[in-house]
Amino acid sequence: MPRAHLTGPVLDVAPTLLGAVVEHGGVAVRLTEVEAYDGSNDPGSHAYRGPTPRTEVMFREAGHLYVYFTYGMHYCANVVTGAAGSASAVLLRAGEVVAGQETVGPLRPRLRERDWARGPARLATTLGLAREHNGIDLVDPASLVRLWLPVQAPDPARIATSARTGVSGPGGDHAAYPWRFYLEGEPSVSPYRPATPRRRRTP
DNA sequence: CAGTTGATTCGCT
DNA sequence: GCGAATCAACTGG
Repeated sequence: MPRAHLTGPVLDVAPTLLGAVVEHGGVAVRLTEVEAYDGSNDPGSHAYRGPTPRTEVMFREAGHLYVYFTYGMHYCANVVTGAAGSASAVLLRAGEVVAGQETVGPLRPRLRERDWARGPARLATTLGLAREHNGIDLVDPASLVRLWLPVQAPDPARIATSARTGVSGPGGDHAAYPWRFYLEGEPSVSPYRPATPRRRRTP
């Protein structure tokens, strides 16, 4: 995918990633659900409060992979978009495995195939993405992880939007913008869940 | 420096 | 439907 394709406003770029394919280690996932994060203006974004060692990658030019670790056990993957310094990114929320099924299947004995990349942490695990892939340039042909334009662009009428999933606070489901994009009718799209603040452990 | 929480998933009820 | 798992980043004192 050309870098220029990823360099516009994140709300414009995000829906164009639907149908795009991410590949690593012979496993490929066709994206069916993404979520936009607009670094500088977006309270829901990790980059909202400026660059830190963790979010430094988000401030690079479009086309870099931002992988973060959360809940003590999961990785989630984003594609950096926009101009360098804008810190916009698109969270890869779900997709359909289109290559490497023989690799993924044995690692996912309890899941149906449509669930292999259903949810951001599952998607990252299925693609074998972790800490060491943070900062990879998806546009560089020499990179281990690559991003391709859709083989066939999805029907625009099938692109649906909603509030973001699982984001709490002012960037959450009462945010003004529908920042989640998905392909209507795809079985791999993750079920929508509003943000649920966890209760503290009882002492 | 200690306390809290999270762009989640899984297993059990 | 609900709670546990599990730790790095961020927050505030």
